[in-house]
Amino acid sequence: MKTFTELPLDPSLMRAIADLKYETPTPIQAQALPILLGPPTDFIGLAATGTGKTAAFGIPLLERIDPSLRKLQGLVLCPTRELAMQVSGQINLMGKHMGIRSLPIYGGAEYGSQIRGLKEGINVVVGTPGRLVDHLTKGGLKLGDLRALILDEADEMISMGFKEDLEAILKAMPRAGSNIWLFSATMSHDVRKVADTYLRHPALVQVNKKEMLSTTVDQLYYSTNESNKLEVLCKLIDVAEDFYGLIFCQTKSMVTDLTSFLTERGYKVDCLHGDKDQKSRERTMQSYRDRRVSILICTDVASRGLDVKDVTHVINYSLPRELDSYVHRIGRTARSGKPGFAMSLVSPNHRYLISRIEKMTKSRIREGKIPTSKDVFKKKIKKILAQFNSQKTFARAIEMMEDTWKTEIAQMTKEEIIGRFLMMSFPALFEEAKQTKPAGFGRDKEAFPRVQQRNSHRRGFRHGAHSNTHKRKKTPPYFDRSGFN
DNA sequence: AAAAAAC
Repeated sequence: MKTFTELPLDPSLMRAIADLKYETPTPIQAQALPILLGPPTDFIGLAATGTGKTAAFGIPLLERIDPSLRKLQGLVLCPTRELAMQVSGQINLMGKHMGIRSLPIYGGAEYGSQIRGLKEGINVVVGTPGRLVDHLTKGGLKLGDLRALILDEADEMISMGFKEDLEAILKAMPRAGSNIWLFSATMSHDVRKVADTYLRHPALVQVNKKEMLSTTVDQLYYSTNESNKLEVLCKLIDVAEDFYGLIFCQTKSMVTDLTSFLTERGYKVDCLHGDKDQKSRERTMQSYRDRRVSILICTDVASRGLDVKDVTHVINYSLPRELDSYVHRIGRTARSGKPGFAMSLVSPNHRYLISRIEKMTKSRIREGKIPTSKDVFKKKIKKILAQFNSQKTFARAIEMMEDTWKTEIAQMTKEEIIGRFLMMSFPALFEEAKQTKPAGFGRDKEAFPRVQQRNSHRRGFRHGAHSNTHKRKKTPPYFDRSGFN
C-alpha cells in the first residue's frame, strides 16, 4: 500500500484525507488499515509515538460508523485531557465530509455541552477515563451501539491510577458487534494482562521493533550540578539557532519554580501541569501551538502523544522517573521527518541513567559541551544583527538621515559604528559580557577580556556610550529578550 | 514516589 487512494474508502472520507494532505501512509497505518478495514476484529498495534496512530484507528473507525444512526458508535480513551482534545480535533477533521462529529469529554470542563452532545447522539467521543465513568454512572454515556473502543497510549491507560476507571468502561461495554483496538508504544506486562482478559483473538501489528525513537532526533546530555542547571538551561536556549521547545520537570512545583526563574530572567515562557485549572491549561496549549510563546515548561502531562508542529527542542531539566517517559517526552520533537534536539541536564549521580536509556532505546546520547558565556554573547549579537538586516524601511531611513551620516560618521569604520550602536542599544548585554563569572563557572574564565582588549585601543571606544560602565547594574545579567527568541 | 485522572 503506497497511497491512501488505494484503500476502499468512503469518498467523503477520501476527500477529507486529501484535504489534510495525508499522502503516504506511515508504517503503522500501512499495516493497521488493511486489517481494521477488513472483517471486524480486536486489535493490538505497537508503534512508537508520533507515527500517525490517530489516523490508523481514526480512518477505520469512521468507516464503521453509520452517520444516520444518531448513537455513540466510537469511543476513544486517552490518558490526558490535552491529548483527548487533540485526537478529537483530528477525528473531526477526518469525519467532516461524512457528517460525523467527535466530542471531547474530560474533567475540569463544564458538563452542559458534554451532556447535550451525548443526548444528541454524537457519533464519536474522545475522552479521559474519570469523566467518562462519571457520565457512565449518571447514565448519559451509553455504550450499547459502540462499534469500537480504542485505547490510545494503552500502557499508560492501564497503569495504576487509571485501572479502575478503565475496567469500569470495559465491563460496561457490550461485546457483541463491537471491537477493542489497543494502541501502545510497548507491550508491557500489564498491557498483555488486559489484552488477555478483555480482547478476543486480537490481530497484532508491531512496527519498528528496533527503533523506538525518531531517526531525526539528535540526543545530547549535559553534565551539570543541580545548582548550575538554571544557568546551563539559559545558555542552551540562548545559543539555539531557533528555539521552539518543551522543558520537562519532574514535579509540578519544579515547573512553577522554573517558570518564575525564567520569567525573571526575561524569557517569555508558559507552563503546563495538572494543578492548573482546565481553562488556563487550554489557553496555554493554544498560545504555545500558535507560537505566541515559544518555551513551554511542563510535567509529564505533556509527555505523551501531543502533536505540536515543528518543536525544535525537548529539554529534560531533570530526567524522568520512568525511563519509558524519556521516550515519550523526546517524541514531541523531530516529528514527521523534521530535525529536533533532545537535551538532558544530568547531575553526576544520575549519569548512569543515560547509559540505561541508551541501552533501552538502542541509541546513542552524545555528551554535549555546555556553551560558554562567550558563545552566548556571540549568538546574541548575531541574532541582533539578523534583526538589523531585517529592517525593511532601511533605505528610506538612510535617505532621511543623509546629511548626518556624512558629516558625523564618515570617518568611523563600519565596525565601530555598529559596535557603538549595539553597546548603546543593549547595555545589559555588554555588562553581562564583562561580569566576573558566578561561582561554579570557572570554565568561562577567558570568555571576554579579548573582546575588550581589542576594542579598547580603538578610537571612540574609551568614551561615549561606554564610559559609564562603573555604574554596574544590579539587575539580573540577562537583558529583556523579547524579540530575540 | 511523581504525575495523570471526577466532583
